[in-house]
Amino acid sequence: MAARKRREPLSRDRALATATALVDAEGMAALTMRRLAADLGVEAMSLYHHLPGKEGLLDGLVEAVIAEITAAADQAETDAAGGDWRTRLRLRFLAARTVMLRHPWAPALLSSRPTIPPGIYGYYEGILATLVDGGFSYRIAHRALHAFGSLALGFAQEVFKPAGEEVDAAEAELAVLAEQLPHLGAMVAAEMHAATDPTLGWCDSQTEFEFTLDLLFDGLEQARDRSATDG
Amino acid sequence: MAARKRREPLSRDRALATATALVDAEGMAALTMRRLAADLGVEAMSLYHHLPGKEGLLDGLVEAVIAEITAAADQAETDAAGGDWRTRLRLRFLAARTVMLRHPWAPALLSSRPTIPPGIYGYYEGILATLVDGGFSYRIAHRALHAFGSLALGFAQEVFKPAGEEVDAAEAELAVLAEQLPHLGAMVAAEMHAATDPTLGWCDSQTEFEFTLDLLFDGLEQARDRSATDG
DNA sequence: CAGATGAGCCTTACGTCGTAAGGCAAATCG
DNA sequence: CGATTTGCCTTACGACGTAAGGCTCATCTG
Repeated sequence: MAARKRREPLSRDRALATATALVDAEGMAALTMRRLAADLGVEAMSLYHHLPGKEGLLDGLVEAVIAEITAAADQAETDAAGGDWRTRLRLRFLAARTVMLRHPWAPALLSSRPTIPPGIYGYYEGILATLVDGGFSYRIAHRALHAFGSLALGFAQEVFKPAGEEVDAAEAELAVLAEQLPHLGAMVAAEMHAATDPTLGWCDSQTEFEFTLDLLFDGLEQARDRSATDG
Repeated sequence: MAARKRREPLSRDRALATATALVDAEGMAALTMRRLAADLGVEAMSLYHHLPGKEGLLDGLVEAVIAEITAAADQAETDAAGGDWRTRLRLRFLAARTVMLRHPWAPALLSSRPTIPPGIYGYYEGILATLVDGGFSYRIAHRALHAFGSLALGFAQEVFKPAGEEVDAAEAELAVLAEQLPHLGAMVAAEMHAATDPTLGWCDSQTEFEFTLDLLFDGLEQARDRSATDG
């Protein structure tokens, strides 16, 4: 560690940076006021001079990832200037996804927050602009935002995602059930080899992510054209 | 309350039923070992004779909702016997949705569980059977399951859902931001009237749910037919 | 019938968490 | 120079989940 006068003074930014590092390394469960303070070389109550409390800390983490996502997505769209709406949105969402892969805790945190982080509006504005530019009415664009759901933020939010070691147990258990569940058994047998690349959660691979994205894009394109001829 | 010999003896089922009632009424945060025990007229530690702990209690709740969903969905599909795969899946998912509307805490609980509830396999088997019957290969059916995500369980899993009172504050805040976010402002203005029926979370209305469902169904139908002619 | 067995519930206690209240020392300002 | 503010610490409280063990019965055994 670098020599320091007395001690680097605490600050909201320094606390958030350390918190992010802690959570990246050890997961959300490790993020405790006392633990974060310890990592900062300070006592727990000192954090309250820079953060309004635990909830405020989580809000700060969320704010930070959203800023990271927005920056990455805006950059991606800038790089693709001139492309059609599909490829621009695609690049946006895939850029967001790379941020999520850096912060595996982010999906759960984002979807557990009781309040909407203000920064999210700016992000959605960019998506909306792309959609409107692509010829979508606000009505369909609105529905598109809902349809994208968490895909817009770069993660598929699989409902169930057993982690690492438990996968084996789950598979064994599934093998037992397979005879009572013929279709599931057959599907797993047919797709087993494809079980590579589990990036974010169970089977939430890049491939599935992009497949769903294209499904939605295709559908939206049709909805747009249909409403154009109808009305 | 009915007269009872001494006291109704505790049991796993009785504990789970009381826990469900408690959570339905006061939300997940109210579900505490001590509180649940109190509702059962018992001390906290007594629960441990029937449940392996807090996690086991949550597992039990999950097991219960999944059973409820499976029953509702199977019933719905039985009622629609003879229909095509789209309407049968639709009815399945909408039946699951009515269960979710009864238990607003279920989406968050389901997606926060660290392990896959075994009961879910039986539910997916039913969906798979419908897809296969509809002419889908296991490959596309697999992707379809991923694409449905939480829709299959009856909820859209909106990323952000401010509750009741906070909506007003959020709208006010959004009005302030609107000038910096022209598209968002315009969209909200255009869609404001449509902000009825917030059933599960923010804007996760029945309409949005079904719109997304049809988007995916359309896309899947194309994917199926395309792969049939290709290969 | 007496005594042993064990199920069902309770009491007490520990370690963890978030955080309220207030103290003390160094930096800043009049 | 003394007064005030700032930044951090100490202590303490009331939640939480749960480990360990005690008490009170119904039931079974001989």
